[in-house]
Amino acid sequence: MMTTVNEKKSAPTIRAVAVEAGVSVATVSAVINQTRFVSAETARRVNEAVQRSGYRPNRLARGLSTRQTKTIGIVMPTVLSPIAPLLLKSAADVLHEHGFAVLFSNTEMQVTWEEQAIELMFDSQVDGLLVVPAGETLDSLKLFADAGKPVVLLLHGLKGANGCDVIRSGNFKGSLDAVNHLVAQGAQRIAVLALPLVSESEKDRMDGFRTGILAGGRTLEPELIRVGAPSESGDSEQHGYQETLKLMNLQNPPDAIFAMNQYMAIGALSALKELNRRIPTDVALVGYDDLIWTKNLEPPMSVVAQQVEQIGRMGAMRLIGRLSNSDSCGAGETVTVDTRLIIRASSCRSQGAND
Amino acid sequence: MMTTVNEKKSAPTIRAVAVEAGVSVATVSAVINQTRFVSAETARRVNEAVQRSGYRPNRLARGLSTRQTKTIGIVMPTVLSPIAPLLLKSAADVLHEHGFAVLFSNTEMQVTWEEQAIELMFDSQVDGLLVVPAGETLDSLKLFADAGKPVVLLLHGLKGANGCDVIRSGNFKGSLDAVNHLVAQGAQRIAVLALPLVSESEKDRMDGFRTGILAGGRTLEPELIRVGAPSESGDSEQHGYQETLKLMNLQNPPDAIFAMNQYMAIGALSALKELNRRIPTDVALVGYDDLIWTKNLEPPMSVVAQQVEQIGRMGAMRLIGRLSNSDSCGAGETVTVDTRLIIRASSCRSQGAND
DNA sequence: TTGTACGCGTTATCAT
DNA sequence: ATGATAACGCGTACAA
Repeated sequence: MMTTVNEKKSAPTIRAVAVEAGVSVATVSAVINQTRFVSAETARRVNEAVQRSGYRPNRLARGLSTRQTKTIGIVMPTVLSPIAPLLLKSAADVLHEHGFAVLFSNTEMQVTWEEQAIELMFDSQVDGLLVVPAGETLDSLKLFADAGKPVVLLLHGLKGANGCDVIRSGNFKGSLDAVNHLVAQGAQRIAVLALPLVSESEKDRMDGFRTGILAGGRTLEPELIRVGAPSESGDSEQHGYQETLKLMNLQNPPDAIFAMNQYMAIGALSALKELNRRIPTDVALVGYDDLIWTKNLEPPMSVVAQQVEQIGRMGAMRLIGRLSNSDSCGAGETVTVDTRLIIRASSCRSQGAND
Repeated sequence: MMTTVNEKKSAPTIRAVAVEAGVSVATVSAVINQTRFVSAETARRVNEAVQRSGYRPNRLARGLSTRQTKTIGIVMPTVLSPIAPLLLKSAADVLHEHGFAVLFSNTEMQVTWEEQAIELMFDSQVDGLLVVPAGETLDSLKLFADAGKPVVLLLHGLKGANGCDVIRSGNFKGSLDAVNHLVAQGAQRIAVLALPLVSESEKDRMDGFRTGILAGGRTLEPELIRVGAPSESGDSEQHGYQETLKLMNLQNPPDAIFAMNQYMAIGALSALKELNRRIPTDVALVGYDDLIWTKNLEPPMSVVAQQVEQIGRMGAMRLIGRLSNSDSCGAGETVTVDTRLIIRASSCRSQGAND
């Protein structure tokens, strides 16, 4: 191999390739991007020069010139939640398959950071944005709206972000299904454990619960509805544990518990074990989100499973669609992806269960 | 507010700001980047123009000009592993705090994708790279070496990537600690469950196990060493389950099991429960990686905990250090972050445990 | 079929 | 203290 010795610095540019191949930069560009016809012989010479010099197009320069970077931003409040990694993976996979790079930002629930992260991505000229909103509003999205760049919201909607598409989870129906199932199993007093109802998702879940209770002919009893006080943002599992203890020590304890997130579920499990209450004999249990350990519990736990993977994929595809068809005109649509109720032994009065 | 109406398109450029402020672009740039002295009055006019027009510097253009993008790439084989999210978060947090954007790629174990992802990041002109290698070798890193751009490897080293820093976990000592602990608890026959020893980490863990066994005056018995055959890449938990069943049905079953990863641990737990073996009375158990559910088991499980967060932080800081001091000269250093042995009830012969 | 020259938005090097 | 203007690397009308 007689590779030209590139001692230490400066990558070859398109101009260098053009010189080496004895053609103009336009021709090299044409060969690389298949943007116009080039004679076979010329193309061969160009490709050879590209190989020899190890030339790689500079995406910055290309982006500056074409005004599109083939890069999209993904912003989420925390990658440590049980569903975030799968959401990130599924969206990123689709984007990579379509040749997009992914600019990522974990905003760790800090609203200020969230705004800054989005501004950073705007400044980086991303073609579009995938956001899991942490709050109710997001001013920096206006930058994208003004620039006519598409934004897809995942999981939650946002106040006054009308241009955006939203891919959300059917949380209302998810809770409803869970309650219906418990009712069908003969549960009379169904309790619910929740974190503070700050996000749309959590409110939806609670609404679904309420609706299900009434539809099932049960009554909404305040003592069975345990919502974490917004102040105690400490250990969520601890909260679930404490509340479960209180629940089971009621004069008239529940015969079923619906834990609206993984932390409540873990806390409830600890408390029930400590109290020697059997599941589902003494109390039935349904959790939220199908995590790796739920099916390995004794007994395996029934859960409302969000279709996280599908949500991530759909979000990415939607964004790509907006980008290619350039149909960023139509106002944003909202797509709801249904949850799946996975029934296991923890909620079945009679015998075993599926799965 | 008398904001100039920007109907639909084209963000304001530095030139527009210069015109609006009645100065040259050089002055605007100087004000924005604090790169040279500007009179208070002029600075005021410029800042005002920036505000009014909503000007935001284009990072692409800036990067093209300065030859550094304040962007670094993070590449990992899968974000779905138990430790990946924390690794990503801790590294990304440090980088964001220092004003870097993060280009992310999940390569899903596909070696081809891994190479492509790294090339993509190179083409995007990232200033440096943080990589969790999936295999033994990675050709595309040569691009960074040639360009004099720093690369930091996380968790595993790499054949022939001598220029890179490596932040690795003390897997050898981690296993050793676990075995020593089991020996101290009086375990006589210590079994080990492992996936195929493909990565450096897994080999180190096994070496640590062997060393600990011999140092503890026990003997290495082949029937107690269960390594998953590379072929059966199916359900890892299932493998741990099966092997545990076989182990406990030996004529002379083990009185302690060291599960070298979460899958083996879950499988072992299922099998032991099914066989009605009590932990730790009948058999002591130590797992690997401190996941959210390990301490909520009954009994809580002892584990060798990798300091994942610290590894991520150190990797990011190392990269930033190389970048600022431009001391990319010295050959790569390897830093080993010790694991912590978290002792819980699952491995304690006598009474309870800490934590 | 291919080449020339300008624009993309910044920074940096000269002048002044 | 500030202003022109040449890079930076690429795409692309327009010309040939």
